Amino acid sequence: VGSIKREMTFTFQAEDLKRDSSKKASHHYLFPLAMEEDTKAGDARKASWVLDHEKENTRSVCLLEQKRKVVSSSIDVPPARKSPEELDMDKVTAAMVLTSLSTSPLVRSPPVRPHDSLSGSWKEAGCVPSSSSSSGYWSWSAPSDQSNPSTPSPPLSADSFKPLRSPAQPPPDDGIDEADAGSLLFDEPIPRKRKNSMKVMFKCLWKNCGKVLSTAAGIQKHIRTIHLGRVGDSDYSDGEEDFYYTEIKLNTDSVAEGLSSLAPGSPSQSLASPPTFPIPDSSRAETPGARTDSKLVTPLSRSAPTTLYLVHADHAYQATPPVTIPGSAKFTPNGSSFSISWQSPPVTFTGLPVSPTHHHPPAGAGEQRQHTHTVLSSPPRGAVGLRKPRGEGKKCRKVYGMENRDMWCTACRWKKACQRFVD
DNA sequence: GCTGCCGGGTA
DNA sequence: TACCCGGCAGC
Ligand SMILES: [Zn+2]
Repeated sequence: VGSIKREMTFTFQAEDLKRDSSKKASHHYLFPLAMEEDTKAGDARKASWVLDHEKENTRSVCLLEQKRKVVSSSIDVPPARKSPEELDMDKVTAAMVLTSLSTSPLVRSPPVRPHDSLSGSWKEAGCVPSSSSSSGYWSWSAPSDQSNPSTPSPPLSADSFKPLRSPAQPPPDDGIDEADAGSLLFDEPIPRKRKNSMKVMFKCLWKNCGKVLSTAAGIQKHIRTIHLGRVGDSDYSDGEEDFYYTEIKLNTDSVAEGLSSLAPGSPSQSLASPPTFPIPDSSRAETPGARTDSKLVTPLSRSAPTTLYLVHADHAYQATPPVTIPGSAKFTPNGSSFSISWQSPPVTFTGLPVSPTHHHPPAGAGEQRQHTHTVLSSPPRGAVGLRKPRGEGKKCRKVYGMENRDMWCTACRWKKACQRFVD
């Protein structure tokens, strides 16, 4: 926090932003690779940082991306000029806006760009999780962790489901607009592959300084003002300061760990979410949530599913075409058969109004019944008192009557659980 | 007694 | 696998 504060001080005490950021941005990252190699070879202090080759590559690409982003953002800079006072206010406003936005998933939305380049900092928000935005960043990037770690894009967007479709092709249209998807795909292939436990800081390489800031802009400003003595023109960057700082990676596993430990265990995440992702949990059994589930409720998850499948097999005829699923078609994230499956389990399972999370405690009678059934297999009807409480609605028999028996659903005709009028 | 449907039987 | 039905239990 301290470093951020300081950095923001540096950023916003700057005399002016009259020199537009496009100029600064345009040659701000002219030598990312050169600087990289330079600092790597030259500075012995760097040995203290754990930097393997791969990370270095990632970093370079990341820097390149920053550059590209900044350059592109400079194109969007509105041409309007303002008085210095207005600009000062703008800076403050921009700071607040950016601070708030940097914690939201929409941080990459286009309208932010001009301010982004205007303030000169936070531009790495899309590429590097800055410490100040960590909470927001982690919080919404965690759900998409199953499919791809550290996707810096909204959680439920197409990105999360991309692995489900053919990986070679970009999704045609998944609800986010085409251009955005394209820019996502094109702009950030590397960061999404990176482990999201890495946080990038920028360390001043000036002799006896070693100051560490969380943003490139901050460290540049630091170098410019402190070491290069460019006080009056603090915002102007000729790229020289690039040679005096380096990027370091900190492992913020603690954050990710906390989240990951929270995610599988918390009922709201892994247990209550099945309505949204019923299939991925069972089909993609390697998701951490599912695995933890099976680990936590071993007796149930080991027994119940088998029973479920037995029941299901027994009632396989219930999957007749004219099934009407009341009010379910809402959650078909990418057109797969999600909606059907989350209605079906309660039906084939017990016929109870059981919530789709079949190991949720309130699932009561049916659940227990399944349980006792499998555990005490010898007494066929051991727990008689635990019979399920009979469905509420009228079924085919009552609706059509005995005389219209041919209009019943097959299940009803066979005296099985009705599948047309599901409770 | 009607109804829903589980468990089990038959072809 | 498709179909049927005895019988239990909720209403
Ligand atoms: Zn029916």
